[in-house]
Amino acid sequence: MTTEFTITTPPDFRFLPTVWSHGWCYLPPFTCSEDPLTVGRTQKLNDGTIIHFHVQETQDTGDLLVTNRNETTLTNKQQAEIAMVIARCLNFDADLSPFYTLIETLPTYGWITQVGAGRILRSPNVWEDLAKTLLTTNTTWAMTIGMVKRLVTLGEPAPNGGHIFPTAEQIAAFDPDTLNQHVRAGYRSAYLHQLASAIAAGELDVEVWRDPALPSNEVFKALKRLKGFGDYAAGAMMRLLNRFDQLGLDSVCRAMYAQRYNGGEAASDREIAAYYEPFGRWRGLAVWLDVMQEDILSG
DNA sequence: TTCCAGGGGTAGA
DNA sequence: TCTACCCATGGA
Repeated sequence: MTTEFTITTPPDFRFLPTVWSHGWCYLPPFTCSEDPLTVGRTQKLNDGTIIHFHVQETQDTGDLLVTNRNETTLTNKQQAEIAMVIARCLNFDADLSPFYTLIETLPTYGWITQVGAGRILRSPNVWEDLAKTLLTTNTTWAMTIGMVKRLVTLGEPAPNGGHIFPTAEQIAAFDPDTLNQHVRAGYRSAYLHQLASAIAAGELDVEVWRDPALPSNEVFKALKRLKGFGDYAAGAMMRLLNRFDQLGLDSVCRAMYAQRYNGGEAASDREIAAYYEPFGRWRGLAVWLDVMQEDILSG
């Protein structure tokens, strides 16, 4: 049995650049396929139902079509909850208008406004984004995918295969060595276990970091206090929290800057920071869109 | 064996 | 706050 329903998107929302804003769509419990571009996700609803839904853009209106194949038809309440999850993942709430106004004065960045880039795909909860970000540190993207896939097998299974993302409580319940045997995250496993334990014990409230009323410098400091989160990982997490005043430089950013802005020569982080200074509190978004430009435009 | 990846931690200045 | 140095894993 198939349930279909549509979601109205914000006027400045664009599906493709949001889905391809970074590699998150390739990390389970997200799924991603092309022609037509479709993002899926395995998710547990508040009533305990575990489903896998798909989202794609409607041709005419730019709204989103949500599809779920299940044994029973989704109730209105379930559909409303899924719509909220999608709105959160696709970052409907982001207000990018000040950023778009800023880059109007910068000719080479006109593509961003033209395609409506700037929203970044994220997980429904901060814990999942933290865990995934930790697994991007000091490793290749291919290995990140492998680690996340193995981590997700520890989550509750879905009826049609796949798993939901494991809760912090589930991860905390492992002893660190056993966790590492499953995830094969090496030294990161201890950091992951420590993070999960702090959240599960109620010592750490990471969801509050989404609150715009909380100053970004305080959020960044809190992120940096987490084991395994240095300037890169904390800065990358800031982007996922719609906070862009940190650059979050990694080897991909540095390679992009060298190739595009420095004649192929490596530049110091200080030089890179100086280049992005005119973007002010949007600098973290500017550097990341520079990295993703080709992927987004070729999509 | 060596190097590297979407680096991080720590000591010392 | 900044730098130098050492640390970790797994794959090529």
